[in-house]
Parts: sequence; C-alpha cells; structure tokens
Amino acid sequence: MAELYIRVAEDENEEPMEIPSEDDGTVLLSTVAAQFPGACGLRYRNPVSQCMRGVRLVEGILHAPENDWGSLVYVVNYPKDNKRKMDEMDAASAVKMKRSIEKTSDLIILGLPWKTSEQDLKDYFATFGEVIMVQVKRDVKTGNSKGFGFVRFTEYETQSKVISQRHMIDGRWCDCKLPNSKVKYLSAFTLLFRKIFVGRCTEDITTDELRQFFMQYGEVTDVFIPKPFRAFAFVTFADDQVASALCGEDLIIKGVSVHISNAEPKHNNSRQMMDRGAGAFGGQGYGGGRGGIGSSGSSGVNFGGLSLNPAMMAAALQSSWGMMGMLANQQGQTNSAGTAAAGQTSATRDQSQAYSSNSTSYSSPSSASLGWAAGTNSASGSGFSSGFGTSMESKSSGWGM
DNA sequence: GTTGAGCGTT
Repeated sequence: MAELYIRVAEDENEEPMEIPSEDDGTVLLSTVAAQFPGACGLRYRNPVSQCMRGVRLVEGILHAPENDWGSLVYVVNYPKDNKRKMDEMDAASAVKMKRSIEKTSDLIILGLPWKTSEQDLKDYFATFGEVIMVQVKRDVKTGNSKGFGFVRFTEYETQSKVISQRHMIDGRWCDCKLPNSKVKYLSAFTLLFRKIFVGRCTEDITTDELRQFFMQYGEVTDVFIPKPFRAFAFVTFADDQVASALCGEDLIIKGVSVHISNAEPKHNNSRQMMDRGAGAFGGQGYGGGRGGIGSSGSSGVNFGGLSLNPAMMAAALQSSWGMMGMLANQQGQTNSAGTAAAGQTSATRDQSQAYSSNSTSYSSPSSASLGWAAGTNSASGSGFSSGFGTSMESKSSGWGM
C-alpha cells in the first residue's frame, strides 16, 4: 500500500493534522505521539452507529479499521491521568498548570551528525516553537563538531514536546534531554520514581521498540539500554504515577516476558555519602537485598501517612538506601497509618494500582502529596527542589540518576 | 547474564 496520511485531531471539533502511515498501511503510535505527546491511542466516530470506536493497537502499531483509514477524523486518546478536563480544576490539572509556567532550560542534543551547523539546528527546532538559543559544541583547535549541542526554547510547552520524542536531524536520530548539569537541580525522587527497570530483556529488543511499547501507558521521556547487552533496560516516563503503576508487572514485549520493577538509584559515589550520612537512621537499612522500594507493592514506596520532616529527608538523601531504613523505622512507629511496609520483600501483588486512581490516598513522591513541601513551595519546581533547594543541589550526587 | 551514562572553555 502506498504511503498515505490519516487525519488526526485532539478533539472532534478541532482542526485535524495529517499524520503519515507506514508502507503496510498501519500507523505507528510513535508517529502520532510525535505530534500529540502523551498520546496512547486513537478513536473515531463510526459513521453508521455514530458511536466512538477504538482503533486496534498492537505493540505500538495502529491498525486501520476495515483495512482502510478512509477520510475519517481520528481523535487522540490520552492516558486517563493525562486527559484534558478544561472545566475542572482537579489536582492533575493543577500540576499541569504548574508545569506549564515552569522556566525553560537549555537542552542537550546528543548524536548530532558532524556536519550539522547551528543554523541547521535552529531551522529544525523552530518547527516546534520559538528558539532562543542553539549551540554546536566544537573542538577548540580543529573547530570540528563534538557531535552534541544545546538548544533553548521560549515556551516550556515546546521544551516538553521536544524532550518527549526523538529527532531526525540531518539523517541521524538524536536524543534531546535535560543536561546533567540541570538534572541535578531536580528532585532525585522525581527522577527515581519516573523510571522503571525492565528486566529479562532479550538482545533483539531495541530502544525504539521499548519506547513504542511503553508509550501506551504514558509519555516516555527516556529509554536506556546498556551496551554491551546485559538483559535489562531503563524506561523513564513523564509521570511518576505511570511508572509506579507498572512496577511489579510482567509484560510481554515482542513475545518476551519482561519484568518491571523500580529503578534503583545509581551508585556513583554513594560510598562516601553513606559513610557521612545515614548512620543516624539505623545504618543503611538495605536489609533484604533486592527488594526495598518496589517490593512493597505495585505502587512503590508508600509515603502516605508518614510525616517526614526536612531534616530527616536531608539525612536520608545522603544515602541511596538510607531512606528505606528510615521509612521502615517510621513504619514501626506509625503502624496505625495503614501504610504498606517499606522494608518487606513480599512478592505479593494483589492489585495493579492503575494510574486511574484519583483518590486522595494515592501515595506518590509528588510534591503535592508531601505535606511539608507544599507550604514552602513558593517558587518554581517541585517541593523537593524548592523546599530543599540547597541540600539537593549540593548532595544530589548520592542519588545520581 | 535482572540496576545506567558521549554533558557545556559562560
């Protein structure tokens, strides 16, 4: 089948955008998500029944109804917690609102062709939104490109969109992400809980396929497969609730059963951190080997009901796993709160704790659910980075994500 | 074979 375009819109009443199909007549979800970040599927109004129908989606590939897309307008589906509700100001939209007024930051572009110039970058990224800075990093002596560069946008919305997808620039796929120099100012918790560990991967599963697959659950911001092959991968979502909802699941990707669990913090220089820090909270609190965070259930660590004051938090942050021991201690004292035990290594998982939950009891590391962060959170950023500014900035390396 | 890494002469 020849390449064709299908018409896609955010809403039935909005102007549709034409999206290219593949040679076999299917449409990749990633193609849709490139224009509608966060999209997880398509639906359309059946002209006969006048009912909305879902488009078949198998492993990131959208299949035409009746083998023909026709001239219908297809409407983008978003994960439940992403769904736009213009008339309601619920907690989710409050968070979105906060994000939208967040400051932009330089973004690093990795994988640039040697020949790509700053003008090339500007031309390319201007298609997403107003560009206020581009750089190609070059060898001082030779003037040759080092294969990476930076870009900055006016609008935070543009930045989010650019981060959420890969970019074909001068014939190469490039990644665009927050540079490490900026990431360390973000909450280590935010990064940690947005990332999942994908175990039992086979060598034939590519980063693109992982991105395609996990896109159905929510917006994917990063995929990492260690090389050489080590049978695991990391996937980072834009939303920590999506990540934690998947923890504990066994998912089938290309016929392979992979296991999802929480990503552990990286152990950069945590040795010194542990030596200096966590002792006060009962040692490293590591206890049962692998287990810790994710094993208490599919939702990850349960902060709900625990009151962690800033001093304790700062101390816990000095060690990768000191906090787990700390939480376990807390748990012992506050058992009546009805929260899950952080230290247990039980393999039981009774529910999938989907991100559809809108109850107030949902526990996540989001600043919104941490009472002590809310009050001090006058500026931008998460509760952690604002309420804890100085301690995070100087000590975040212990939780190098 | 189940826990990671191309990062900026400001």
